[in-house]
Amino acid sequence: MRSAPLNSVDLVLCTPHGRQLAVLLVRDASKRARERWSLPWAPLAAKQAPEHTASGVALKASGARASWLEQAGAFTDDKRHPGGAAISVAYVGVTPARARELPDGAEWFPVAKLPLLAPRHRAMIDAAVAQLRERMDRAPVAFRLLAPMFTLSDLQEVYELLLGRRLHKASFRRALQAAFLVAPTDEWRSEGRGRPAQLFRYAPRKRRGARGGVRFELLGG
Amino acid sequence: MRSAPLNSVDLVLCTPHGRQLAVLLVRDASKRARERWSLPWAPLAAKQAPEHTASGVALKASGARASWLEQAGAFTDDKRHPGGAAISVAYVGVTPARARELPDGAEWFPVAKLPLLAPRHRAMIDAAVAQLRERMDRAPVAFRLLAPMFTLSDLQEVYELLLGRRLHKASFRRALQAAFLVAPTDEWRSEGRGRPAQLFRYAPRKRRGARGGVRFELLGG
DNA sequence: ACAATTAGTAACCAATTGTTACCAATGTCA
DNA sequence: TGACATTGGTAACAATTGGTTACTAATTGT
Repeated sequence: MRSAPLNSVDLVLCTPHGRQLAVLLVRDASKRARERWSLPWAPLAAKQAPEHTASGVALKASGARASWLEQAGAFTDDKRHPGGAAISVAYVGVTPARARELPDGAEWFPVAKLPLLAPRHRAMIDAAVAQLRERMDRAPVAFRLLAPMFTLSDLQEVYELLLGRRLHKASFRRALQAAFLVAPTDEWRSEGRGRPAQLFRYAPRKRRGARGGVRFELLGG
Repeated sequence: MRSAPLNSVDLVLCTPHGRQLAVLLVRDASKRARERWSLPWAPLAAKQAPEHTASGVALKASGARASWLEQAGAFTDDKRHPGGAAISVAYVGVTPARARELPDGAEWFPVAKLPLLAPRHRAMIDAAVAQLRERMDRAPVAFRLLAPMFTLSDLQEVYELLLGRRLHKASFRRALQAAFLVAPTDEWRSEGRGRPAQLFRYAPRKRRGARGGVRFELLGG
């Protein structure tokens, strides 16, 4: 019987943490001094769809279902995996910020302040965060980072966090209005100071088929 | 000695073919009646970066280097691989349309008229084409589908092919001008009828840092 | 009551994009 | 040779979108 699995499914689970994006890491008891943290992972089961495995890893490591999950690629190069896997299939997931406690040994780390990790896990996190940023205008990533009910300021904060730059309130809301993505609810939330904010939910409606010309967003290279 | 490799690298190589995108398939001699075509692939070598393997597959199957190559994900589900691989890492590549002959047993197929393929290969092609469309505004995919020198009408045709819709000539060129992505050359090409067109080359210059607000391009779901 | 703070919107102006229309250079065909 | 069909290329105007300023609203703290 082998002790090291051949292939693995590794998960980069993200959540908003203050004004930063945070990643879930688990304490890795089997490791020596240096690398005490790692991404949650599981051996790849041949008989199970890898998304299903990733989904299970998310549940076990964070205590809740991931609200969005997508493959982020295969990592097979020389960078070694903590469990000795040959091929590691990485998944990106998101989950709303919660007050609830995490399972033992798991902790959120802001992406800017990660501890020392196995090189393969570093590469996965970089790829996962990049993929989140690219996917946000195709998939409802931003909405899945929030609870089902949210204020427009919450939503704007998530967009700013993912885009890495500030947005103008009026422009943001005008664009959101035009996109028919959210619906107001009857509820309001008071954060202490300031006027209470109305709560919205994600409720995408119609859609005028992909308008606009080309955007040459390409940098050099 | 095992006859079937455990893991594979599979390549979806694309090129413009008339007004359609075409994919390179190779005749699979080892197969029985039904599935006579497959994507070019190779076993995954543990000691070699998988991109390198993919690059070699492109060279062997098409007779030329791929001008752009990127991983398109890992495919591991129940859909079986022609070579019996457990995990298949798919790569998308592009190459300019050429008059030159293909190596024996290889052929371009328009994506709309594919022959019967292994389910895993169908899934890879779908993912690869989708990825091409998504990447084109981040990576110079469109330019790599063209020869080093091209007319602006050629370029527009590639954009239309990838976007799946017609673009306005004047708007397209104005946007292109503003993006500083191409430089004119001294050469001109005459296609027979009509005024000769000036040839351009891809020469990305400066870049004003990511302007603009948010675009909620999100559909339903 | 009033300052401070956060939510939300109107309205103006600048920039971008869609469109129409035109001129230029070539091959075709009477 | 001289329309004219065909493709390349651009100017200029109209419509739309996006950035910004500035305002009003509703709440807490002093």
